[in-house]
Amino acid sequence: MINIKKLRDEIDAVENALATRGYALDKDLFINLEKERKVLQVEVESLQSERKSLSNEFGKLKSQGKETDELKVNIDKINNKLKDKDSTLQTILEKINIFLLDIPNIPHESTPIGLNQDNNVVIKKYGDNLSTNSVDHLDITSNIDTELAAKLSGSRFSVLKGDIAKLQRALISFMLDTAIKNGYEEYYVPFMANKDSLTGTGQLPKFEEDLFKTTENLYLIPTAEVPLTNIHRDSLIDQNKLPIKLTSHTPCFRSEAGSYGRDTKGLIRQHQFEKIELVEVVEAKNSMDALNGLLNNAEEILQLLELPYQVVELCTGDIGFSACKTFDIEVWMPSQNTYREISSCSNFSDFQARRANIKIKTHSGKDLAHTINGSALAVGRTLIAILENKYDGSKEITLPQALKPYIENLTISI
RNA sequence: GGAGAGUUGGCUGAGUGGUCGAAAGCGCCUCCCUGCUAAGGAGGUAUAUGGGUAACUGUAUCGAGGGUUCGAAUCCCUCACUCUCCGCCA
Repeated sequence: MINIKKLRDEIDAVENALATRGYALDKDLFINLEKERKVLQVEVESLQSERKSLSNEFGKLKSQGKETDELKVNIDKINNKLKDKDSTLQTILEKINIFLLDIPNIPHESTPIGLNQDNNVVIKKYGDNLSTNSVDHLDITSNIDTELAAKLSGSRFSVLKGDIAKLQRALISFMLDTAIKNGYEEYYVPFMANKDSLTGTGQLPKFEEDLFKTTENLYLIPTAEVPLTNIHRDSLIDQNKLPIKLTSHTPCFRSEAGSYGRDTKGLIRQHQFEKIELVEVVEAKNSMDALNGLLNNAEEILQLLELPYQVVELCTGDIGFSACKTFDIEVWMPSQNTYREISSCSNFSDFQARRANIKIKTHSGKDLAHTINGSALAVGRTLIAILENKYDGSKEITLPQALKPYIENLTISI
């Protein structure tokens, strides 16, 4: 949620900043709602004040055994007026709240301006041995079985078997251990989250259709960002406890509504996939440095896995709803002859902290925290990147040395 | 699933209809005292939001929502969550 004060004081600046990400702020709507709100709020509050003092008087008269009928008539009058005005005020406030929840974060000044992904900026390329293998992962191995998954569940699921299943397990352990080595504390968290949590991190109310809803109150998490960030929802964190660095491996569930026909083949886009997530809660002044650090931590995984990648600085039109700044890491995917997103590292500034009420206690007061997070990494995509980049036409693949502690044999059969 | 007890400020915890935004303690801040430390003393210290250039001041908030009442932390209803015991169970 953006700061309503900022919206009141600098609405033109906010409008312009949001326009760079393709969001048309309905300025007139807001200004009119605010105008109404102001008048009504003043009326309601002065009526409440009046009632309060008359009620006190009522109590005094009563205790002295004096006549209260006349006073009660007056109070009733006020109460009637109040009831009317207050319900109108509540309606206005609700409209303002809905309006605010719909507004995306304001892009950071360093985020390149541009309306879509064509304006993203590649800022780094790593690894120059770009494989030209054109065989895709489903053809490389029969141990990724999407047809079987279709029988069990439906489209956009997969079954992993044998060495491939082991490889996934090895990757998960490797990534978690790397995160721990980099100072993140490992968590095991629920894979279902409530509405408050999803509102806190920004998935709700706007993106409900992207989520799987299980019961009245629970949704399958689309990323571990949701539980990890919400660990600190509604809390006041001591400044000296910062930075807070958390990691978790979870499955992630996404409905992929609206992506019909995109990446239908293989492991690229699934309803369920494994991911290791890094989350940090930091002070405002440190959040950009923290984002860079987190990005380095994610890159390190790819380097250790000997995978070529590039880092892309997303432009204003391509960053996510809650983010003010995002770097994507894209891994070389030979069969597609292109780089594909394998991690997304974002700074959310105080956007999530305001929604989730995450504050920092400093010696001079309380400040909203900044939250950042990123994948390190999406496991399924990492797995297929290894397969496709290491494939040499034989029935075996030799895994990078970094995985040695995590799997009994670095040469696996496919 | 059954029975019961709870949910109050940064924390612990008092408060069963008005004088309660809320005792007390802890923590924190400022100052005093002491050669340093420890101990001690005085004062301050919730959040959100409105109005106002400001000084200042209004309102709301005691898990959430509704109700009773002139007036609700306090009484009633619904819901969520926590804890205890019983049952069941990986």
